[in-house]
Amino acid sequence: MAKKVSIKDIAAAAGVSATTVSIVLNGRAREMKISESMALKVEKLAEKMQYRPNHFAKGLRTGKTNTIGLIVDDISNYFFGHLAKVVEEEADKKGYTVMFCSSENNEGKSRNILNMLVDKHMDGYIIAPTTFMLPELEKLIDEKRPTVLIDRYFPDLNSNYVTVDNFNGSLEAVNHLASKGNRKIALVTNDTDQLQMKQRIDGYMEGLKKNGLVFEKSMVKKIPFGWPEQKQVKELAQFFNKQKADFDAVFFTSNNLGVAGLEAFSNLGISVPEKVSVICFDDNDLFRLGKPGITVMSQPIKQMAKKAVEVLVRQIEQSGTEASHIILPTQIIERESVR
Amino acid sequence: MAKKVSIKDIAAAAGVSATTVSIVLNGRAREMKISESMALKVEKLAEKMQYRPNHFAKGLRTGKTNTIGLIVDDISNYFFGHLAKVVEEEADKKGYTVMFCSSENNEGKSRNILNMLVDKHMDGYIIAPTTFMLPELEKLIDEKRPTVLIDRYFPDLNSNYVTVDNFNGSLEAVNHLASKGNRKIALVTNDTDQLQMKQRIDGYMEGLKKNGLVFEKSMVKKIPFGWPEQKQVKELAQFFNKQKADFDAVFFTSNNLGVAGLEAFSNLGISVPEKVSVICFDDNDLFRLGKPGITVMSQPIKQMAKKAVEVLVRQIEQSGTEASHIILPTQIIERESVR
DNA sequence: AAAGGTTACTAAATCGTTTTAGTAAAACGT
DNA sequence: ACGTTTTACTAAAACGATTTAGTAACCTTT
Repeated sequence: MAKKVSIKDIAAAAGVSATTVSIVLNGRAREMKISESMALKVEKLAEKMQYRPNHFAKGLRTGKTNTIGLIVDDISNYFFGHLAKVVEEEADKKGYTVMFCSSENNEGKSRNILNMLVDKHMDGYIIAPTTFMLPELEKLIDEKRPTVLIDRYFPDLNSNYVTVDNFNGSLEAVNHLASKGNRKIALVTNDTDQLQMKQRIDGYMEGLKKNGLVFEKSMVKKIPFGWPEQKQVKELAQFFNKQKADFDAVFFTSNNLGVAGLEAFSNLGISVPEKVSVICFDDNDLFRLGKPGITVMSQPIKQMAKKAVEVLVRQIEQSGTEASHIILPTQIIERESVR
Repeated sequence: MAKKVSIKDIAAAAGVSATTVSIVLNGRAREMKISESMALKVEKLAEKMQYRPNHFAKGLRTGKTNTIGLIVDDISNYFFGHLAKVVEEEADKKGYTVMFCSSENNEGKSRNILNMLVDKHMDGYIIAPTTFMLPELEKLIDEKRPTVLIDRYFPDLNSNYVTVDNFNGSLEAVNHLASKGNRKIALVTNDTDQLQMKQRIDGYMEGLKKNGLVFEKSMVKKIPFGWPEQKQVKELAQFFNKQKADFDAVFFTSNNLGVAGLEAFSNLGISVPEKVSVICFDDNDLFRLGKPGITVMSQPIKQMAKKAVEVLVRQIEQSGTEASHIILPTQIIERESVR
């Protein structure tokens, strides 16, 4: 195995010092008064000898890795998968690679992951935070490491974030349901402290109020995060069964919940939209292409990811900018599930 | 910002040399005859001072990163997203993090990606290779870097790989269609040189033959890789329209193709399974939960990912093992799309 | 009590960069 | 013609770990 060529090898070949080579290869030849001819010679040689800088040595000196860490709940989820894709694309355009981890909404893993990424010296972090992460996150911000939260955030934490307007999105979803004459609107959400879910619930409540509907606790079902899909389906089937005929619409606050809900309806022989109207926060292939198409409050995933990378890279490359709080609008996509 | 504590700081605090600290923290105290009391003292101090080894320094000396690189076509794709999830889970269990890149089946990106990952010194690679990658891949294998190909491979390349039995899977899919009385079976596949697609096509041909059906070129539609979904839908709608009434079943060789095909059917008002029977290689949420449920030849995604990580880690940790060629069986899941 | 072995450590080299602090030689100003 | 700048470079330190090659001090053995 032909061993790797180092800066010293090039220096030797060019008959100069390592310093000169380093300067030239970092594009600082002009600035450092290296003669044009020498710069050219070194560049040619580096090319010819297939020089590739050693990432560790470089990192050890400079602390830079050109890598950003991405933490999401679950990469196989439609929302996060699509988010990750765009994050990677955008990061790539700007010369960064991305390392990803799934937190699985699990306490132990949440806390480890961040430390692991910090140990590996990411230049910056894009994080869909779990509540467990708060202490680590505070440390991160405190140490001024470039960070952007995505999908949700902590109001008390002075960090960058990009989310959607969850409150108004939910409010509009309920408005839509109500405008079609649905009076008994059930809510299926996750049992979590995460802000985005709270905001969606608040939007639902406000929506009821605005439309003169009364809130009933029995119309709300909270499913713990991270349950296997089939367990969710069972739980929901039970809930729907008990509430039989006592609700005419369901608002799901996330796309997995919606998927599980549809499966429950299907199992129970409850047809959408004849028996129940359905609206869901967050889109996916099943909602778009399934029969019937599910009306959704969609999130601008691409834009979120782009913004997140943009904000992050800005912070990495010119540290000391003010925290950006970006809240994007959601958009209703009407299909056939609301009657 | 409290600067990071290094091995030297601990050495100073413990009144010993850096060497001793390094030995202890690498768990070689016994082996290196460090006294029990000293080992304990150092460990306690490291804990108290919150020592975290510097990844660069460690890497510079040892070459290890505890990171594996994962290259897939597109992380937002159902198959690859789920694969990535399990890869990350399994890798995490064994103490590795994963860095992922999407090749986007694009020549330029394919070739860059691998070099970038190599530059960042991944300990190993799990790759769903594009044909463009062959030269880089050859170099990788040549340099004995731990590598596992996944989903597809190159017969002439002596590498580890884990795939499914694409040929027999397709053959069975066609058998299934034929057994239900379908005689005119169209094929929709990708226009690519990738082995797994070739094998699926071969399986289709063999299936026709075994069932006494004749192959007609006009029954095959090849869609170039990487087309945006809507373009695929249009192209397929055109194809189906031209072939109207001249086929009674369609076999899709991948899940995106199937999704696009269903959308095309829906646009054309062709109902499944009344007008056409459909079977698809590879499962997803839409097929499982949509109406009608789509009969699929499913791949054991979880198992593939687990095996890949297992083989890779084995190769990383005890190099010099023989190349593993793992071919897993597919399984038909009958739903409602075949009549 | 001399030779040899074991125990419990350490100094210094090393990995491949970047950066700091130079230094000869050439060019310039007066 | 002498001092000052500028040009075009270089030697050596530093980043933070691991590893090689020691070395005193103590313990055995004969």
